[in-house]
Amino acid sequence: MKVSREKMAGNRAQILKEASRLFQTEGFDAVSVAQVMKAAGLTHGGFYGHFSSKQDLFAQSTAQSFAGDAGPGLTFGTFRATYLSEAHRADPGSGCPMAALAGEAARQNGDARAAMTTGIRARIAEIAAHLDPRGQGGARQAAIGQLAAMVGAIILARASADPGLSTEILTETRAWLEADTIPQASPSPEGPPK
Amino acid sequence: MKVSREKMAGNRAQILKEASRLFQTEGFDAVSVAQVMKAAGLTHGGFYGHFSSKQDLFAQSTAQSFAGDAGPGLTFGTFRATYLSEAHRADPGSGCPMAALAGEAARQNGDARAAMTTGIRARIAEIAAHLDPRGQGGARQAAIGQLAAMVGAIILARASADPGLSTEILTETRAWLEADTIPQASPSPEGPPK
DNA sequence: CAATAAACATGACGGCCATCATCTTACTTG
DNA sequence: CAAGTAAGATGATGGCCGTCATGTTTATTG
Repeated sequence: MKVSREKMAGNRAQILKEASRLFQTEGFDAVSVAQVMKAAGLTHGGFYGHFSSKQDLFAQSTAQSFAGDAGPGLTFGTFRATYLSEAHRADPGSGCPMAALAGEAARQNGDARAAMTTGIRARIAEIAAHLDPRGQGGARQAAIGQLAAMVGAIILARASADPGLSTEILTETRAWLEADTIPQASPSPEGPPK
Repeated sequence: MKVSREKMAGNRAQILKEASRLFQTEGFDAVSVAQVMKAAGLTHGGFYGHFSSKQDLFAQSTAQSFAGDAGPGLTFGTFRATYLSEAHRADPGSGCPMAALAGEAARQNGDARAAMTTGIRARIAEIAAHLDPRGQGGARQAAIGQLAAMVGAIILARASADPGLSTEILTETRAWLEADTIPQASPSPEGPPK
């Protein structure tokens, strides 16, 4: 059954969307090609008409996860609070690709790792642009430190089976990071945590 | 071929050691039972005499990775510098289990996740014991923040394919964290990063 | 030293997966 | 509208994996 060109583009977008969610939720190895296709409302057969391999899908899915709307309107403080929220902790599928996939990406050697690298670089630059450069080591150093702490806190909070400990990691990291940041009224790089 | 009791204990220890290294290097799904047994100098057949399942092995391997010698003799500053080093970045197999496995452990539901939770709690307490409690939010808050940043930085550095960016993440996070810490001459909880 | 038990080796089984071949169907194009 | 083309469905294949059954060898024990 052939399908119209725009339908095919929609199918491809749907595959990428479901792949992004599934990979971020369950990890690369635990997700099968057939599972992604089924989630997209298709069967496994058409997959290799869209992507050359599962690794190719993972690479493009990672790149797309970073490409979320970097909408304005948020200060860095509210972005950070959203990032370090219980909602973000509970929903890796639509959350930050670094928190969900950086561990996996480190073991990939091709395009997926490159996509992750590009995303990391972009996030650092975006955060640095919204921090006060007059700190101890400059805005970029603060951006790297804040990003590392945010990513690490979400990962540790997700790994903690004890809800009390998990929440403590989020709230204490948030308070600790807020004490370091000089308040500043400039828009943040993005809306939902990506 | 039966084996002496101490030889059997040695075999079991070897399986755990190789499993710890392999899981931390390649991840849970990418490592097979037969691969672990081969690395331990055995065949796959005897595995279920030692462990009830692959998940059981993973849980015990995770617990053991945390059980490294918490030897004294290091200040927190030198411990942190060792943690955020290129050597630690290049060798996940013998490094911090949180950096290597927290992402995987979050998806496990049984003993492995519990072992990770216990390890995280212990590390926070150890670091807090060596930090100055007279800070803004107390020693425990600082310990959580510092730990999150260290774990996040190593994970991001490992995921970055660009060596320049990878090194920058390590060195800038280190400098940023050092600026936050009030120097104190108390021994650190451990020797090599765990 | 004989009998027993246990650790590991060998081999098998069922299942799942990535990938590919082929078929069907319907969009596209002249 | 007819011919061609291509998207996706169906089905197959080869391989790997977790787990288990059985065999073999040797430590242990009385």
